[in-house]
Amino acid sequence: MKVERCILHIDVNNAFLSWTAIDMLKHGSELDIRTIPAVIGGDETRRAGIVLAKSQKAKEFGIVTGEPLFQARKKCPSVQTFPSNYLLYKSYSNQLYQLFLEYTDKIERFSIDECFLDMTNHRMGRDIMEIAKEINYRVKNELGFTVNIGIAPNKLLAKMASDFSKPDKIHTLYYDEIEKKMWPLPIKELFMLGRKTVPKLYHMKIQTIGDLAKTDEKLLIHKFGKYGRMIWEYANGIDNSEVNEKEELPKGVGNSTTLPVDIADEEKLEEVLLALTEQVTYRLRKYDMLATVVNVQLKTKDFVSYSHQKKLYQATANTTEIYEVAKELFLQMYKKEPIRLVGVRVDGLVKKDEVQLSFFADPASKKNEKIDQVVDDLKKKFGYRAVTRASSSDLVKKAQKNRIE
DNA sequence: TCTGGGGTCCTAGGACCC
DNA sequence: TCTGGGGTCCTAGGACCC
Repeated sequence: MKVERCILHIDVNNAFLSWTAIDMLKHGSELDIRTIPAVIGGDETRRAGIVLAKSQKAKEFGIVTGEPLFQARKKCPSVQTFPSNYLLYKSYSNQLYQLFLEYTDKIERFSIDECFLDMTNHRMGRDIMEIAKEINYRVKNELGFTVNIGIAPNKLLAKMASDFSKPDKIHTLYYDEIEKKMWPLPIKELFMLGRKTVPKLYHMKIQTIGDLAKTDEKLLIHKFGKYGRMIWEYANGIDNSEVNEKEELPKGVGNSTTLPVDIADEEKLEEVLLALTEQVTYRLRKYDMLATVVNVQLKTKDFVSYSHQKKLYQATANTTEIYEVAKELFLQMYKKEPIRLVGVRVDGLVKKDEVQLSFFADPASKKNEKIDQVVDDLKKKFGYRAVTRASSSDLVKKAQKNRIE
């Protein structure tokens, strides 16, 4: 007989805002920004001014994640904005993970502020609700912020449960609760149903998760393929995926940046491309990995995106080699129009020591590798920005702040 | 003052081979 | 000489997530 699994999904409430708030308090601030209308936002001077996280008070004014800051200010003129701090968030995320390790080693880090815990064989005879309450209490007291916890027999249901009502809440979603707790919800609440599919389902007279659950599975597969099967299963609470505790290697690494102003100057754009390539390859080398695919993305002033990619003959992490390909791709597709965003990413990553080196390796690449290594060492010593070839490109300098790990 | 930046996975079409 | 079907690789784009 199969044992029913016991999964927790734990989600930090207003993570970025909470973490910035307690960091400010720690550094002597009198104000807890969780108690006022406040948001964590991007840099407006760089045209990246959107809401990344909001306080409960800001939410009450109708401010939503992802909207431009000026729009948030229209809703609430007194709203205060604070910059995000990736390194700080990473550190709180790690502290949270360490606390969870006291309960189980079967933990999947789903994002910087979310984890799945498989408690199936780690309950020590205790009631799961009692354990959840203890975790909730300990996070609040030891780390200073609140979490939502969902308890369910699989990951999908646990994730749905943790989302029910916030903040600082624990919800269960067992199979016999699906009909009452999940089916009445509008379809947009279902994990993996986004802004493109929801209108299509409305068109099919499917409005609630329950409607979707009761729709003929075959019809959904016919219309949406594999994805159709998945959303039907999700609506019915079916999810057999395991909590994956292994830290997975990245499959791709990319950096992109919205330019402070639209640029049509080819040379300037190439400068940006080089700066981005340097960041990407630097991160790639830190992983001890090589890339087999290079991808360049452009976004025009009208928000039209397009991209080109190219598979390489030989896997590499070398700045010069990858930049040459990136530049080639850029020149291939650039149509001389004003550009808003430039992105470089590498894909098809392989571990450096698992790669077969070509007999005919270009002797120049050995030399290039040496250069990379010297530059990387300097960066580690004196900070990322101490040494960059694209140093003349102020355009990306600001974007680099706080982002390089 | 319109609308970030980091990812993963899937699909569809063309090239090429047998 | 107008005709096929399967399989793989590559590329472009689009969906979703946080």
